[in-house]
Amino acid sequence: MSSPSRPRLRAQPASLPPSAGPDGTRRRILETALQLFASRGFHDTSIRDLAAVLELRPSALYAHFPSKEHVLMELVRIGHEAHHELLRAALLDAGAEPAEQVRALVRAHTRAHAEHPQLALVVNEEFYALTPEMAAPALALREQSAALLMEVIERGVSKRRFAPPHPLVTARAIAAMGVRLPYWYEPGGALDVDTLADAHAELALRMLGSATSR
Amino acid sequence: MSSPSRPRLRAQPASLPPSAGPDGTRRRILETALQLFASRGFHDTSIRDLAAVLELRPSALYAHFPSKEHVLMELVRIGHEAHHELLRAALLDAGAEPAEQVRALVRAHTRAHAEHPQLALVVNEEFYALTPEMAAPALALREQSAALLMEVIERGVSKRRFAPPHPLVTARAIAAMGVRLPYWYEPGGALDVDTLADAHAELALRMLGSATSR
DNA sequence: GTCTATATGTTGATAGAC
DNA sequence: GTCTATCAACATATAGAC
Repeated sequence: MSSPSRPRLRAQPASLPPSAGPDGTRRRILETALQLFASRGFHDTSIRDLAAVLELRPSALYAHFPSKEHVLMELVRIGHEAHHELLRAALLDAGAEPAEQVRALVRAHTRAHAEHPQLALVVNEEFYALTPEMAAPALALREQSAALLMEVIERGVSKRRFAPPHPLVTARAIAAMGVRLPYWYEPGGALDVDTLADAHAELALRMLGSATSR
Repeated sequence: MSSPSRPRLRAQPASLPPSAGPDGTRRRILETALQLFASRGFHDTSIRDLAAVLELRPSALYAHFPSKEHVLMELVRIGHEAHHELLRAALLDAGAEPAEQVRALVRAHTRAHAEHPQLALVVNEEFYALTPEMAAPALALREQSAALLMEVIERGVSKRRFAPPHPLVTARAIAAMGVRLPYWYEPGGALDVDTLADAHAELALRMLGSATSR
């Protein structure tokens, strides 16, 4: 935390999904690290910064995590698993119609990024600070999540429900809407999460040229 | 450059627009810094790393830039100015029809991100490492570029050419397609830049519910 | 599990010779 | 404009007492 740089995200309490584990010092460390990594970045946040906010000595952190990188790895793991689980659950609820499946996936993707903006930022931007070994499980989940959308799109195309200009480019464009949310969307503002999720779902179906789009 | 982390972008020659200035050591520094900042991030690239690639001693860099942060500031400036100029030029060529204006803006936005992926990454992700004072000019340009698209969209809506579900959300979704490109698009691959730019323009017009979309 | 104290390396930047 | 040499601050992480 050398320089007084611009925070990427305004200071707001960083929320972790329940799957992050029970309350206690370990969870406090993860929540505080999430806040700092999202705001300043992994490499610009020192163990000392983290300890100072937690009102602990730096050495105390090593009773909970073997290294700073392991703290990031845990956040990246939690984020990827929660996201993937939300997508899978949404798809199970969606029925067999391709348009409904896309709507469900996009709504879940958008909700995840809008409701946990810090986690989304850290997962997407600080991911690259991990060694290949530490990033591998998250990378696998990431590819599975992307494949989920791609399969739904390709099924819709083969059933003549969708006619996107380019299926892969369209899939990336759909995913990008959610991934970019933490950079501009303000959770407490005029636009509520549900309206936003609906708008994204509608935009996705329009991109796909969905026959059942309004 | 402490840890052997995953590079964000495969090592490829980092291209800088001609507006970056004449050849010489100063330009070599900028090109090399662009490469390293894009691949490892600003905070994980040391003055020593930069000097080593340039085959210079660290102190030699201070004859060209007063600090590491000034090197980043210059890259951020170059990137924002080149991007904004491309958008302005594209809009001037586009005529008065809203759909053609959107198509021109999106094509230029996409080309800029696809043809200068490292610069796009550094401008978008490492921007936050700058102090507010050093980031201010770039931030102003960024807002002007966003306003350019927003105005074209709102003009199209008032002329009843466009009917987006939510103009601001749609504008952000359109911009996001380009901003996310460096993370997946491979310039030398099967998908050429022109086809990609066309696909993005088509997706943008579909999102807007453009009457003249194919 | 937290503390004090410290080991060991790296950081951005500067002084002054050529 | 580049070099050698160096400074002061900071980094991650560990040892060992309580």
